[in-house]
Amino acid sequence: MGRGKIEIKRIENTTNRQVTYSKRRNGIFKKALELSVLCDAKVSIIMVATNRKLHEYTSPHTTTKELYDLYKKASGKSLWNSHYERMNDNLNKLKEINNKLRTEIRQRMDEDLNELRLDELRGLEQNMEECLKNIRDRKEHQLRNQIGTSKKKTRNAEEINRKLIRRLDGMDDDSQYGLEDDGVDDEPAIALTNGNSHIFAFRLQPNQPNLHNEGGYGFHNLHHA
Amino acid sequence: MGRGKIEIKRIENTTNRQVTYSKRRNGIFKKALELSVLCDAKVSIIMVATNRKLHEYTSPHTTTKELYDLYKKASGKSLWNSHYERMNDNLNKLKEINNKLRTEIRQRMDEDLNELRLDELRGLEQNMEECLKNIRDRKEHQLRNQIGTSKKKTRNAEEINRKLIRRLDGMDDDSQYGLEDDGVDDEPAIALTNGNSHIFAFRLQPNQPNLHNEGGYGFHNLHHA
DNA sequence: AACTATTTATAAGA
DNA sequence: TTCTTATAAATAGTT
Repeated sequence: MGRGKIEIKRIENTTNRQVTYSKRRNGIFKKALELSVLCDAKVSIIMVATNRKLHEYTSPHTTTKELYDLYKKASGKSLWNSHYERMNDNLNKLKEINNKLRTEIRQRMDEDLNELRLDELRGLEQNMEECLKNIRDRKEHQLRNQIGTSKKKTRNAEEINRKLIRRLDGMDDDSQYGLEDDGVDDEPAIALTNGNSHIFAFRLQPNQPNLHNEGGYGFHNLHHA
Repeated sequence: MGRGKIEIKRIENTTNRQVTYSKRRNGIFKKALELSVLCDAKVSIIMVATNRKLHEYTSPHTTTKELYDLYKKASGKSLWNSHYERMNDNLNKLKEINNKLRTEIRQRMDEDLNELRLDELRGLEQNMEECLKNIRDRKEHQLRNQIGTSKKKTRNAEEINRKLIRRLDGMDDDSQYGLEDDGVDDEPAIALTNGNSHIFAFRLQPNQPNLHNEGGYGFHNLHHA
């Protein structure tokens, strides 16, 4: 329909193709509108030309989403089951799992015990006892560890103390700190590294670059290891 | 285009409307095909007429879903994306909650205790002790209940026993069972209902239709209640 | 579902 | 792009 008949095959001339695309697109959209009005139908059209531009037509009182939802329902999921549907499924599964987990926790903490039978209660009691034992074992283990770490630190501090005192003795006769003893007892050593380490910082760094870290944050680091 | 010009408004005659729908639908689908070939474009059309029947056209080498996905991407955000985003957020939140719940459970059951600090261990221990107490309370409560129910049943059985014996005394002098006493003691009464009830079944049923069930299956029932 | 008079869409040109 | 117009195509009403 035009000045001449054309073969229905790809138009090679780009400009020509684009013009035809534009004209025929409008033609189709117009026909879609007429159809929807004449026949009381809903129509949705999506077009993408090679230039990647997307064009859309939706008949009045309708949305593209609405029609595609209808389509999904009609075409029976299977193919469509991507993204959205899968997500929804996932969501529901997670919700279900969540509820089960919550129930389980509640049974261990609250008074949802009413729902349990005697044998279930017995099993739960036993299980809880085991867990409690685990927790206590672990607590004890940690306590031991802490004591061990403490002792180690003490020894370390004592060692440093001794070295420092030796150095102070050797190079500085004007001993303003009054630390004349060997530093063998525990208490002063701990006080020195924890409480007063900043006083020695500038002196220590060249020789003991890691001391500050080890002394101040050691335990914390161990925690994040 | 036809024998006469028509106004673009709903065709009231149903048959006419359906015929026109069919003709014009084909027309649009044909034009869509031509367009897709001529202009190397992708087209997707969905139509729903009032009769709820759905019709679809998709240009060659394309799927409806593909185009709709493109549309979703292009039309970006606004209507549909918010839904998707919200879903995604929900999904992630649920996953997070799920993981926390799992961790919590694991900490109560397994050996994930390594990750906990001493104070946390202390709190957990205390909490577990409380829970354990709850469970034990509940167990005790259930045991009490069961004992109570048992006693009640026993009393009931005794009562029935007594009545039966009284009736047997009154109407049957040829007492082949040698049950002459009042049936006041517990033991014989229980033995009668539990062990020998089938002997009396045909006699009992008219007056005591539930006795067999109560006597024979009562405890079992309670278990499944 | 076919037919066909007529309307409508559009190819090519400006 | 838009308009023009000759011509192809679609289709309303009819059979």
